[in-house]
Amino acid sequence: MPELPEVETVRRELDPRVRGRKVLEAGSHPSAKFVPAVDTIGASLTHADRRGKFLLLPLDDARELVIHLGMTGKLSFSDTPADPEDPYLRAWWRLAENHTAPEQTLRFHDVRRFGRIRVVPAGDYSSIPTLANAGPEPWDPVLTPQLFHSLIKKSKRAIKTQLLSQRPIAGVGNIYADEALWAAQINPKVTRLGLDRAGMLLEELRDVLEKGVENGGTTLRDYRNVDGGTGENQHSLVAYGRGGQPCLRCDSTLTSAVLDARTTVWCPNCQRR
DNA sequence: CCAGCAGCCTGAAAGC
DNA sequence: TGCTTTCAGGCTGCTG
Repeated sequence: MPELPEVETVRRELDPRVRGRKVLEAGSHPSAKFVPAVDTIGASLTHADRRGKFLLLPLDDARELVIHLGMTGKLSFSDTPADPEDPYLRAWWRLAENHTAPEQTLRFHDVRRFGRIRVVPAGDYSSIPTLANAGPEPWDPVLTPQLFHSLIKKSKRAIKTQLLSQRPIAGVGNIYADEALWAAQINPKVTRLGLDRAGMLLEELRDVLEKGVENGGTTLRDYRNVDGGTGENQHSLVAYGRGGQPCLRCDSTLTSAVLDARTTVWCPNCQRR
């Protein structure tokens, strides 16, 4: 489940490898989720950017290629053309050579087809609601504890639900939400947070996301970087996936329950309501 | 405008 | 052993 650290890892690898490369040819799976990939033919990629969990690849014609990896999306490069026999290949772009690489194919694999590809006018995300409504990036200096607190106050939903909505902050998914709530000792079902506790949560969110990026992302099963390698952050998880195991802070048994159709793990003792 | 929820997807793991 | 069910979950789009 690629979240900000995984998508950022991919972006960093992608950036030098897409700069200035023209799309010579492109193809896609027939699903409307992937067909827009071919709209890039003839345009050149300028660089790789990211907003929350969305990869943004600006084109040189005032448009942007937007890629969401969904649950199982993977991007990779190969020197050979796309293999039509590959059952999980959802889109591909034949890229012209640039000063660092020969002509290559950028491939988008996505077993479960939760991913999505769009081409939009540069900066116009009105057709992608989650992106259009996304809150600030975690390290955006405008994201003060006061702003974070006021964004949370706009909704009466559980804090975990709010984090997953992308509205108070962009890029947080199920893994890093549970990790940050554990670290901040905040119960995921809490619906109101004071300024101090909101500030603590923001600090822990930044911390777990930063460590996730440093570790090259979390690979539980599917996530791979552009070179096909795994991340290492799965070895640092203290809450996610540890339901029934002892809390590393107080030794109580971690609770696992479904909240908003997602498995949520927290400590019933040190993350009290 | 927001909350709530079905639906999208398929392989792996668990259950029978 | 082999078939069936459950599980993983980010986002969209519909309904109230």
